Amino acid sequence: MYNYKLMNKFLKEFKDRGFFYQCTDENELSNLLDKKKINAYIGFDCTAESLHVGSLLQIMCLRLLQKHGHRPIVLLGGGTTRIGDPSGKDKTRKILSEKEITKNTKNIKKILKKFLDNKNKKTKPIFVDNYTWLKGLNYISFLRNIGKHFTINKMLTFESVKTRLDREQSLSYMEFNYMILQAFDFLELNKKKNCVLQIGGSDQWGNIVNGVDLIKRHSNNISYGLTTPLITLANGAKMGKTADGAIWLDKKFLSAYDYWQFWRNTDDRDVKRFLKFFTDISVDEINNMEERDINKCKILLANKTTELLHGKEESMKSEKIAKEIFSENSLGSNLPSKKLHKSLLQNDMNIIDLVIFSKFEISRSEVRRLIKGKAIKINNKIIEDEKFKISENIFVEKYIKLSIGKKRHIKIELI
RNA sequence: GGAGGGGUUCCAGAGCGGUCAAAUGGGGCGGGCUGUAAACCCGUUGACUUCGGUCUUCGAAAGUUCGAAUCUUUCCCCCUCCA
Repeated sequence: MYNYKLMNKFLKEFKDRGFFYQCTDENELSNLLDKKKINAYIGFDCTAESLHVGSLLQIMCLRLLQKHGHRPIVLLGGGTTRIGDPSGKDKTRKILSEKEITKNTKNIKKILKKFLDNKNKKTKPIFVDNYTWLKGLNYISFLRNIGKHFTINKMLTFESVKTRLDREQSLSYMEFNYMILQAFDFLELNKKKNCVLQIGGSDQWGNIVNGVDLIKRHSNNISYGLTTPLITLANGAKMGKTADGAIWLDKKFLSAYDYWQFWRNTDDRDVKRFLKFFTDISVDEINNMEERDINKCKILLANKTTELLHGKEESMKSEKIAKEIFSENSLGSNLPSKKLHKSLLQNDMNIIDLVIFSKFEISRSEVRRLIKGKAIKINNKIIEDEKFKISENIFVEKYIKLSIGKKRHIKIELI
Protein backbone atom coordinates (compact mmCIF):
# COMPACT_ATOMS: atom_id res chain seq x y z
CA MET A 1 0.00 0.00 0.00
CA TYR A 2 1.21 3.46 -0.80
CA ASN A 3 1.22 6.25 1.74
CA TYR A 4 -1.86 6.00 3.90
CA LYS A 5 -2.04 9.75 4.25
CA LEU A 6 -2.36 10.15 0.53
CA MET A 7 -5.28 7.83 0.33
CA ASN A 8 -8.51 9.16 -0.99
CA LYS A 9 -10.51 10.91 1.70
CA PHE A 10 -13.59 8.80 1.35
CA LEU A 11 -11.59 5.62 1.54
CA LYS A 12 -9.56 6.91 4.43
CA GLU A 13 -12.64 7.71 6.48
CA PHE A 14 -14.13 4.41 5.41
CA LYS A 15 -11.14 2.74 6.98
CA ASP A 16 -10.85 5.01 9.98
CA ARG A 17 -14.42 4.27 10.92
CA GLY A 18 -13.82 0.57 10.65
CA PHE A 19 -16.04 0.00 7.63
CA PHE A 20 -13.31 -1.63 5.59
CA TYR A 21 -12.95 -5.34 5.14
CA GLN A 22 -11.87 -6.10 1.59
CA CYS A 23 -11.48 -4.29 -1.70
CA THR A 24 -10.94 -5.60 -5.21
CA ASP A 25 -8.28 -2.98 -5.95
CA GLU A 26 -7.72 -0.48 -3.23
CA ASN A 27 -5.06 1.63 -4.92
CA GLU A 28 -6.90 2.03 -8.18
CA LEU A 29 -10.16 2.76 -6.42
CA SER A 30 -8.45 5.43 -4.36
CA ASN A 31 -7.04 7.03 -7.50
CA LEU A 32 -10.39 6.94 -9.20
CA LEU A 33 -12.18 8.50 -6.27
CA ASP A 34 -9.60 11.29 -6.21
CA LYS A 35 -10.22 12.06 -9.84
CA LYS A 36 -13.95 12.10 -9.93
CA LYS A 37 -17.22 11.67 -8.14
CA ILE A 38 -18.70 8.28 -8.75
CA ASN A 39 -21.92 6.37 -8.48
CA ALA A 40 -21.81 3.43 -6.11
CA TYR A 41 -24.42 0.91 -5.15
CA ILE A 42 -25.51 -1.25 -2.30
CA GLY A 43 -28.23 -3.82 -2.62
CA PHE A 44 -30.85 -4.57 0.00
CA ASP A 45 -32.73 -7.76 0.36
CA CYS A 46 -36.49 -7.47 0.62
CA THR A 47 -37.16 -10.59 2.61
CA ALA A 48 -38.64 -8.75 5.59
CA GLU A 49 -40.98 -5.85 5.91
CA SER A 50 -38.39 -3.75 7.63
CA LEU A 51 -34.64 -3.49 7.83
CA HIS A 52 -32.93 -4.02 11.15
CA VAL A 53 -29.68 -2.79 12.64
CA GLY A 54 -27.87 -5.53 10.78
CA SER A 55 -28.21 -3.36 7.68
CA LEU A 56 -27.29 -0.16 9.40
CA LEU A 57 -23.61 -0.31 8.56
CA GLN A 58 -24.52 -0.53 4.88
CA ILE A 59 -26.79 2.46 5.29
CA MET A 60 -24.00 4.40 6.92
CA CYS A 61 -21.86 3.60 3.90
CA LEU A 62 -24.44 5.26 1.71
CA ARG A 63 -24.32 8.33 3.93
CA LEU A 64 -20.55 8.39 3.82
CA LEU A 65 -20.65 8.32 0.03
CA GLN A 66 -22.91 11.34 0.08
CA LYS A 67 -20.72 13.14 2.56
CA HIS A 68 -17.81 12.84 0.17
CA GLY A 69 -19.80 13.97 -2.82
CA HIS A 70 -20.51 10.61 -4.40
CA ARG A 71 -23.90 9.42 -5.44
CA PRO A 72 -25.36 6.35 -3.81
CA ILE A 73 -27.53 4.00 -5.74
CA VAL A 74 -29.85 2.01 -3.59
CA LEU A 75 -30.78 -1.25 -5.20
CA LEU A 76 -33.88 -2.85 -3.83
CA GLY A 77 -33.76 -6.53 -4.48
CA GLY A 78 -37.36 -6.91 -5.54
CA GLY A 79 -36.24 -9.32 -8.25
CA THR A 80 -33.50 -11.24 -6.52
CA THR A 81 -35.58 -11.67 -3.39
CA ARG A 82 -37.86 -13.76 -5.57
CA ILE A 83 -34.92 -16.14 -5.93
CA GLY A 84 -33.27 -16.04 -2.53
CA ASP A 85 -29.61 -15.51 -1.77
CA PRO A 86 -28.03 -18.76 -0.58
CA SER A 87 -25.06 -16.87 0.97
CA GLY A 88 -24.80 -17.56 4.65
CA LYS A 89 -27.87 -19.74 4.68
CA ASP A 90 -27.81 -23.42 5.24
CA LYS A 91 -31.34 -23.91 4.09
CA THR A 92 -33.55 -22.72 1.34
CA ARG A 93 -35.64 -19.90 2.59
CA LYS A 94 -39.32 -20.01 2.23
CA ILE A 95 -40.40 -18.34 -0.91
CA LEU A 96 -42.25 -15.11 -0.41
CA SER A 97 -45.34 -14.17 -2.30
CA GLU A 98 -45.31 -11.40 -4.88
CA LYS A 99 -47.51 -9.32 -2.69
CA GLU A 100 -45.24 -9.58 0.32
CA ILE A 101 -42.20 -8.65 -1.71
CA THR A 102 -43.88 -5.61 -3.19
CA LYS A 103 -44.94 -4.49 0.25
CA ASN A 104 -41.48 -5.10 1.69
CA THR A 105 -39.79 -3.25 -1.11
CA LYS A 106 -41.93 -0.19 -0.56
CA ASN A 107 -41.42 -0.12 3.15
CA ILE A 108 -37.69 -0.63 2.98
CA LYS A 109 -37.38 2.19 0.51
CA LYS A 110 -39.24 4.44 2.94
CA ILE A 111 -36.83 3.57 5.74
CA LEU A 112 -33.74 4.13 3.62
CA LYS A 113 -35.00 7.52 2.52
CA LYS A 114 -34.97 8.70 6.09
CA PHE A 115 -31.25 8.22 6.33
CA LEU A 116 -30.26 9.85 3.07
CA ASP A 117 -29.96 13.42 1.96
CA ASN A 118 -32.37 14.19 -0.80
CA LYS A 119 -31.64 17.87 -1.21
CA ASN A 120 -28.18 17.99 -2.72
CA LYS A 121 -28.73 17.38 -6.42
CA LYS A 122 -25.24 16.03 -6.96
CA THR A 123 -25.52 13.30 -4.39
CA LYS A 124 -29.24 12.65 -4.44
CA PRO A 125 -29.68 8.92 -4.15
CA ILE A 126 -31.04 6.87 -7.01
CA PHE A 127 -33.46 4.16 -6.03
CA VAL A 128 -33.81 1.20 -8.33
CA ASP A 129 -35.61 -2.10 -8.04
CA ASN A 130 -33.90 -4.91 -9.90
CA TYR A 131 -37.25 -6.47 -10.62
CA THR A 132 -37.70 -3.88 -13.33
CA TRP A 133 -34.97 -5.44 -15.44
CA LEU A 134 -34.97 -8.98 -14.14
CA LYS A 135 -38.61 -9.72 -14.73
CA GLY A 136 -38.37 -9.32 -18.48
CA LEU A 137 -35.21 -11.30 -19.09
CA ASN A 138 -35.26 -13.55 -22.05
CA TYR A 139 -33.85 -16.88 -21.03
CA ILE A 140 -32.07 -17.77 -24.23
CA SER A 141 -30.49 -14.41 -24.85
CA PHE A 142 -29.54 -14.16 -21.19
CA LEU A 143 -27.72 -17.46 -21.41
CA ARG A 144 -25.97 -16.42 -24.59
CA ASN A 145 -24.91 -12.99 -23.41
CA ILE A 146 -24.39 -13.45 -19.71
CA GLY A 147 -24.36 -17.15 -18.98
CA LYS A 148 -21.41 -17.76 -21.26
CA HIS A 149 -19.19 -15.73 -18.94
CA PHE A 150 -19.74 -18.00 -16.00
CA THR A 151 -18.15 -21.38 -15.62
CA ILE A 152 -19.74 -23.98 -13.45
CA ASN A 153 -16.26 -24.94 -12.29
CA LYS A 154 -15.80 -21.56 -10.73
CA MET A 155 -19.31 -21.23 -9.41
CA LEU A 156 -18.89 -24.45 -7.53
CA THR A 157 -15.94 -23.01 -5.66
CA PHE A 158 -17.98 -20.21 -4.10
CA GLU A 159 -18.40 -20.41 -0.39
CA SER A 160 -22.18 -20.16 -0.51
CA VAL A 161 -22.40 -23.05 -2.95
CA LYS A 162 -19.65 -25.11 -1.39
CA THR A 163 -21.10 -25.20 2.09
CA ARG A 164 -24.41 -26.35 0.76
CA LEU A 165 -22.86 -29.11 -1.30
CA ASP A 166 -20.48 -30.18 1.43
CA ARG A 167 -23.31 -30.73 3.78
CA GLU A 168 -25.31 -32.44 1.11
CA GLN A 169 -28.01 -29.89 1.60
CA SER A 170 -29.93 -29.25 -1.50
CA LEU A 171 -29.29 -26.14 -3.45
CA SER A 172 -31.90 -25.56 -6.05
CA TYR A 173 -31.05 -24.48 -9.54
CA MET A 174 -33.03 -21.34 -8.80
CA GLU A 175 -30.80 -20.36 -5.90
CA PHE A 176 -27.73 -21.40 -7.80
CA ASN A 177 -28.53 -18.62 -10.22
CA TYR A 178 -28.64 -15.96 -7.56
CA MET A 179 -25.02 -14.96 -7.97
CA ILE A 180 -25.41 -14.59 -11.69
CA LEU A 181 -28.36 -12.32 -11.22
CA GLN A 182 -26.53 -10.16 -8.71
CA ALA A 183 -23.59 -9.92 -11.07
CA PHE A 184 -26.02 -8.97 -13.79
CA ASP A 185 -27.44 -6.24 -11.56
CA PHE A 186 -24.03 -4.69 -11.27
CA LEU A 187 -23.52 -4.91 -15.03
CA GLU A 188 -26.89 -3.31 -15.61
CA LEU A 189 -26.15 -0.46 -13.22
CA ASN A 190 -22.73 -0.05 -14.74
CA LYS A 191 -24.25 0.34 -18.18
CA LYS A 192 -27.31 2.38 -17.34
CA LYS A 193 -26.27 4.39 -14.29
CA ASN A 194 -22.54 4.50 -14.74
CA CYS A 195 -22.08 2.71 -11.46
CA VAL A 196 -18.50 1.62 -10.85
CA LEU A 197 -18.52 0.43 -7.28
CA GLN A 198 -20.53 -2.05 -5.31
CA ILE A 199 -20.37 -2.10 -1.53
CA GLY A 200 -21.70 -4.90 0.62
CA GLY A 201 -21.19 -7.02 3.69
CA SER A 202 -18.28 -9.44 3.73
CA ASP A 203 -20.65 -12.30 2.97
CA GLN A 204 -21.35 -10.62 -0.37
CA TRP A 205 -17.75 -10.74 -1.51
CA GLY A 206 -18.27 -13.62 -3.88
CA ASN A 207 -21.30 -12.06 -5.47
CA ILE A 208 -19.56 -8.72 -5.82
CA VAL A 209 -16.43 -10.14 -7.41
CA ASN A 210 -18.64 -11.95 -9.88
CA GLY A 211 -20.12 -8.63 -10.88
CA VAL A 212 -16.74 -7.00 -11.32
CA ASP A 213 -15.62 -9.94 -13.49
CA LEU A 214 -18.76 -9.91 -15.55
CA ILE A 215 -18.44 -6.20 -16.28
CA LYS A 216 -14.87 -6.72 -17.35
CA ARG A 217 -15.69 -9.65 -19.61
CA HIS A 218 -18.89 -8.28 -21.05
CA SER A 219 -18.12 -4.60 -21.47
CA ASN A 220 -14.41 -4.46 -20.81
CA ASN A 221 -14.99 -1.85 -18.12
CA ILE A 222 -13.22 -1.62 -14.80
CA SER A 223 -15.34 -1.63 -11.69
CA TYR A 224 -14.67 -2.15 -8.01
CA GLY A 225 -15.98 -4.00 -5.03
CA LEU A 226 -15.70 -3.06 -1.41
CA THR A 227 -16.91 -4.97 1.61
CA THR A 228 -17.62 -4.21 5.24
CA PRO A 229 -16.89 -6.55 8.13
CA LEU A 230 -19.47 -8.56 9.93
CA ILE A 231 -20.07 -6.76 13.18
CA THR A 232 -20.03 -8.82 16.31
CA LEU A 233 -20.70 -7.58 19.81
CA ALA A 234 -18.11 -7.62 22.56
CA ASN A 235 -19.86 -10.65 24.01
CA GLY A 236 -19.55 -12.48 20.71
CA ALA A 237 -23.14 -12.27 19.58
CA LYS A 238 -24.22 -11.06 16.17
CA MET A 239 -25.26 -7.46 16.08
CA GLY A 240 -28.93 -6.70 16.18
CA LYS A 241 -30.23 -10.09 17.07
CA THR A 242 -31.65 -10.40 20.53
CA ALA A 243 -33.81 -13.22 21.75
CA ASP A 244 -36.68 -10.77 21.78
CA GLY A 245 -36.31 -10.24 18.08
CA ALA A 246 -34.43 -8.02 15.75
CA ILE A 247 -33.78 -4.36 16.36
CA TRP A 248 -36.00 -3.03 13.63
CA LEU A 249 -35.58 0.27 11.91
CA ASP A 250 -39.28 0.87 11.83
CA LYS A 251 -41.48 2.45 14.45
CA LYS A 252 -44.15 -0.08 13.71
CA PHE A 253 -41.94 -2.86 15.02
CA LEU A 254 -39.77 -1.05 17.51
CA SER A 255 -40.60 2.25 19.13
CA ALA A 256 -38.17 5.15 19.07
CA TYR A 257 -37.76 4.80 22.80
CA ASP A 258 -36.85 1.11 22.58
CA TYR A 259 -34.48 1.88 19.76
CA TRP A 260 -32.87 4.54 21.92
CA GLN A 261 -32.61 2.07 24.79
CA PHE A 262 -30.96 -0.49 22.57
CA TRP A 263 -28.10 1.93 21.97
CA ARG A 264 -28.05 3.23 25.52
CA ASN A 265 -27.40 -0.33 26.70
CA THR A 266 -24.40 -0.87 24.46
CA ASP A 267 -21.55 -2.80 26.03
CA ASP A 268 -18.78 -0.49 27.26
CA ARG A 269 -16.31 -2.17 24.97
CA ASP A 270 -18.43 -1.48 21.89
CA VAL A 271 -19.24 2.18 22.47
CA LYS A 272 -16.42 3.86 20.58
CA ARG A 273 -16.60 1.41 17.75
CA PHE A 274 -20.31 2.01 17.41
CA LEU A 275 -19.94 5.77 17.57
CA LYS A 276 -17.65 5.45 14.57
CA PHE A 277 -19.94 3.09 12.78
CA PHE A 278 -23.30 4.61 13.42
CA THR A 279 -22.91 8.35 13.99
CA ASP A 280 -21.46 11.22 12.00
CA ILE A 281 -19.25 12.37 14.85
CA SER A 282 -15.69 12.79 13.61
CA VAL A 283 -13.24 10.01 14.28
CA ASP A 284 -10.84 12.36 16.05
CA GLU A 285 -13.52 13.52 18.40
CA ILE A 286 -14.50 9.96 19.21
CA ASN A 287 -10.93 8.91 19.82
CA ASN A 288 -10.48 11.78 22.23
CA MET A 289 -13.48 10.93 24.35
CA GLU A 290 -12.66 10.11 27.96
CA GLU A 291 -13.18 6.61 29.21
CA ARG A 292 -14.73 7.81 32.42
CA ASP A 293 -17.47 9.55 30.49
CA ILE A 294 -18.61 6.24 29.14
CA ASN A 295 -22.22 6.81 30.12
CA LYS A 296 -22.25 10.19 28.45
CA CYS A 297 -20.89 8.50 25.37
CA LYS A 298 -23.67 5.96 25.46
CA ILE A 299 -26.30 8.67 25.73
CA LEU A 300 -24.64 10.49 22.87
CA LEU A 301 -24.66 7.29 20.84
CA ALA A 302 -28.33 6.71 21.60
CA ASN A 303 -29.24 10.28 20.79
CA LYS A 304 -27.37 10.42 17.51
CA THR A 305 -28.50 7.05 16.22
CA THR A 306 -32.12 7.68 17.15
CA GLU A 307 -31.93 11.09 15.58
CA LEU A 308 -30.74 9.67 12.28
CA LEU A 309 -33.66 7.31 12.08
CA HIS A 310 -36.54 8.91 13.96
CA GLY A 311 -35.53 12.57 14.02
CA LYS A 312 -34.37 15.00 16.63
CA GLU A 313 -37.69 15.31 18.40
CA GLU A 314 -38.14 11.59 19.01
CA SER A 315 -34.57 11.28 20.10
CA MET A 316 -34.92 14.05 22.67
CA LYS A 317 -38.17 12.64 23.90
CA SER A 318 -36.58 9.24 24.38
CA GLU A 319 -33.80 10.74 26.41
CA LYS A 320 -36.35 12.54 28.55
CA ILE A 321 -38.32 9.38 29.20
CA ALA A 322 -35.14 7.60 30.17
CA LYS A 323 -34.30 10.36 32.57
CA GLU A 324 -37.72 10.19 34.17
CA ILE A 325 -37.48 6.46 34.61
CA PHE A 326 -33.90 5.99 35.66
CA SER A 327 -32.85 9.21 37.30
CA GLU A 328 -35.94 10.83 38.68
CA ASN A 329 -38.02 7.76 39.33
CA SER A 330 -41.05 9.93 38.66
CA LEU A 331 -44.36 8.75 37.36
CA GLY A 332 -43.01 9.32 33.90
CA SER A 333 -45.40 11.69 32.19
CA ASN A 334 -43.87 10.97 28.80
CA LEU A 335 -44.20 7.22 28.98
CA PRO A 336 -46.24 5.41 26.42
CA SER A 337 -49.74 5.15 27.76
CA LYS A 338 -52.66 2.84 27.46
CA LYS A 339 -56.26 3.72 28.13
CA LEU A 340 -58.23 1.66 30.61
CA HIS A 341 -61.97 1.93 30.62
CA LYS A 342 -63.55 2.40 34.04
CA SER A 343 -66.06 -0.33 33.42
CA LEU A 344 -63.29 -2.90 33.43
CA LEU A 345 -62.60 -2.17 37.09
CA GLN A 346 -66.13 -3.22 37.88
CA ASN A 347 -65.29 -6.83 37.03
CA ASP A 348 -62.84 -7.20 39.90
CA MET A 349 -59.77 -6.52 37.87
CA ASN A 350 -56.67 -7.63 39.73
CA ILE A 351 -53.01 -7.00 39.20
CA ILE A 352 -52.56 -9.99 36.90
CA ASP A 353 -55.37 -8.82 34.67
CA LEU A 354 -53.86 -5.37 34.55
CA VAL A 355 -50.46 -6.61 33.45
CA ILE A 356 -52.04 -8.78 30.80
CA PHE A 357 -54.12 -5.83 29.71
CA SER A 358 -51.10 -3.64 29.19
CA LYS A 359 -48.80 -6.24 27.72
CA PHE A 360 -50.71 -8.99 26.06
CA GLU A 361 -47.81 -11.19 24.99
CA ILE A 362 -47.34 -12.46 28.52
CA SER A 363 -48.97 -15.44 30.21
CA ARG A 364 -50.74 -15.39 33.55
CA SER A 365 -48.21 -17.84 34.94
CA GLU A 366 -45.44 -15.52 33.88
CA VAL A 367 -47.08 -12.61 35.65
CA ARG A 368 -47.47 -14.71 38.79
CA ARG A 369 -43.79 -15.51 38.69
CA LEU A 370 -42.91 -11.87 38.25
CA ILE A 371 -45.04 -10.94 41.24
CA LYS A 372 -43.25 -13.54 43.33
CA GLY A 373 -39.95 -12.08 42.20
CA LYS A 374 -40.97 -8.57 43.30
CA ALA A 375 -40.86 -7.32 39.76
CA ILE A 376 -44.28 -5.74 39.43
CA LYS A 377 -44.77 -2.22 40.69
CA ILE A 378 -47.59 0.25 40.64
CA ASN A 379 -46.48 3.83 41.11
CA ASN A 380 -43.10 2.57 42.23
CA LYS A 381 -44.61 0.39 44.94
CA ILE A 382 -43.94 -3.35 44.75
CA ILE A 383 -47.08 -5.43 44.49
CA GLU A 384 -46.58 -8.70 46.33
CA ASP A 385 -50.12 -9.99 46.40
CA GLU A 386 -51.23 -11.51 43.13
CA LYS A 387 -54.82 -10.87 44.09
CA PHE A 388 -54.23 -7.17 44.49
CA LYS A 389 -57.39 -5.43 43.30
CA ILE A 390 -57.22 -2.55 40.91
CA SER A 391 -59.54 0.10 42.25
CA GLU A 392 -60.14 3.64 41.21
CA ASN A 393 -58.50 5.11 44.26
CA ILE A 394 -55.01 3.95 43.37
CA PHE A 395 -55.05 6.18 40.33
CA VAL A 396 -53.36 9.51 40.80
CA GLU A 397 -55.06 12.10 38.61
CA LYS A 398 -56.46 9.22 36.55
CA TYR A 399 -53.01 7.76 35.96
CA ILE A 400 -50.93 4.96 37.35
CA LYS A 401 -47.48 3.86 36.33
CA LEU A 402 -47.19 0.12 35.93
CA SER A 403 -43.67 -1.28 35.98
CA ILE A 404 -42.46 -4.71 34.98
CA GLY A 405 -38.93 -5.01 36.16
CA LYS A 406 -36.71 -1.99 36.13
CA LYS A 407 -36.82 -1.28 32.48
CA ARG A 408 -40.34 -1.73 31.29
CA HIS A 409 -42.88 0.85 32.27
CA ILE A 410 -46.23 1.91 30.97
CA LYS A 411 -48.69 4.56 31.96
CA ILE A 412 -52.29 3.50 32.40
CA GLU A 413 -54.91 6.16 31.93
CA LEU A 414 -58.34 5.67 33.38
CA ILE A 415 -61.15 6.81 31.14
C1' G B 1 -26.93 -49.68 -3.50
C1' G B 2 -24.75 -51.50 1.57
C1' A B 3 -23.88 -50.52 7.11
C1' G B 4 -24.88 -47.70 11.15
C1' G B 5 -26.55 -43.23 14.25
C1' G B 6 -30.33 -39.85 15.33
C1' G B 7 -35.04 -36.57 15.64
C1' U B 8 -36.51 -34.34 23.35
C1' U B 9 -39.07 -28.33 26.09
C1' C B 10 -35.92 -21.14 22.96
C1' C B 11 -30.88 -23.57 21.53
C1' A B 12 -27.24 -27.40 22.60
C1' G B 13 -27.83 -31.87 24.95
C1' A B 14 -29.04 -36.02 28.95
C1' G B 15 -32.97 -39.40 29.97
C1' C B 16 -34.34 -44.96 27.48
C1' G B 17 -41.15 -48.43 31.30
C1' G B 18 -43.52 -45.44 36.79
C1' U B 19 -40.04 -41.08 41.62
C1' C B 20 -40.28 -36.90 34.19
C1' A B 21 -43.03 -30.80 32.95
C1' A B 22 -38.17 -34.02 31.84
C1' A B 23 -30.73 -33.63 34.30
C1' U B 24 -26.84 -30.18 32.74
C1' G B 25 -25.01 -25.98 29.98
C1' G B 26 -26.25 -21.63 27.03
C1' G B 27 -29.82 -17.98 26.26
C1' G B 28 -34.16 -15.33 28.24
C1' C B 29 -36.69 -13.19 32.33
C1' G B 30 -36.69 -11.34 37.47
C1' G B 31 -33.90 -9.96 42.00
C1' G B 32 -28.99 -8.34 44.33
C1' C B 33 -24.38 -5.55 43.45
C1' U B 34 -23.40 -1.37 40.08
C1' G B 35 -23.12 2.88 36.05
C1' U B 36 -29.83 1.48 32.48
C1' A B 37 -22.45 -1.57 31.12
C1' A B 38 -19.41 -5.90 32.02
C1' A B 39 -18.25 -9.56 35.62
C1' C B 40 -20.28 -11.95 39.73
C1' C B 41 -24.24 -14.01 43.17
C1' C B 42 -29.43 -15.71 43.84
C1' G B 43 -34.17 -17.11 41.87
C1' U B 44 -37.00 -18.48 37.67
C1' U B 45 -37.86 -20.42 32.68
C1' G B 46 -45.18 -25.27 29.20
C1' A B 47 -50.33 -23.49 30.30
C1' C B 48 -54.26 -22.81 33.82
C1' U B 49 -55.01 -22.73 39.12
C1' U B 50 -59.56 -21.57 44.55
C1' C B 51 -51.83 -23.14 45.29
C1' G B 52 -54.70 -28.89 46.89
C1' G B 53 -53.90 -29.77 42.02
C1' U B 54 -55.60 -29.94 36.74
C1' C B 55 -54.50 -29.98 31.52
C1' U B 56 -51.11 -30.25 27.13
C1' U B 57 -45.83 -31.54 25.53
C1' C B 58 -40.41 -35.46 23.99
C1' G B 59 -40.65 -35.99 14.65
C1' A B 60 -46.11 -38.10 12.93
C1' A B 61 -49.73 -41.86 13.40
C1' A B 62 -51.29 -46.43 15.40
C1' G B 63 -50.44 -50.22 19.13
C1' U B 64 -48.54 -53.08 23.83
C1' U B 65 -49.18 -51.85 29.15
C1' C B 66 -52.58 -50.39 35.23
C1' G B 67 -48.79 -46.78 33.40
C1' A B 68 -44.66 -44.66 27.66
C1' A B 69 -40.13 -39.41 26.03
C1' U B 70 -38.71 -44.45 27.18
C1' C B 71 -41.20 -50.97 24.22
C1' U B 72 -43.53 -52.56 19.05
C1' U B 73 -45.20 -51.29 13.95
C1' U B 74 -45.69 -47.98 9.90
C1' C B 75 -44.55 -43.28 7.91
C1' C B 76 -41.74 -38.55 7.45
C1' C B 77 -37.06 -36.02 8.07
C1' C B 78 -31.82 -35.60 9.22
C1' C B 79 -26.61 -37.29 9.91
C1' U B 80 -22.05 -40.53 9.50
C1' C B 81 -19.28 -44.31 7.03
C1' C B 82 -18.54 -47.72 2.82
C1' A B 83 -19.56 -48.52 -2.52
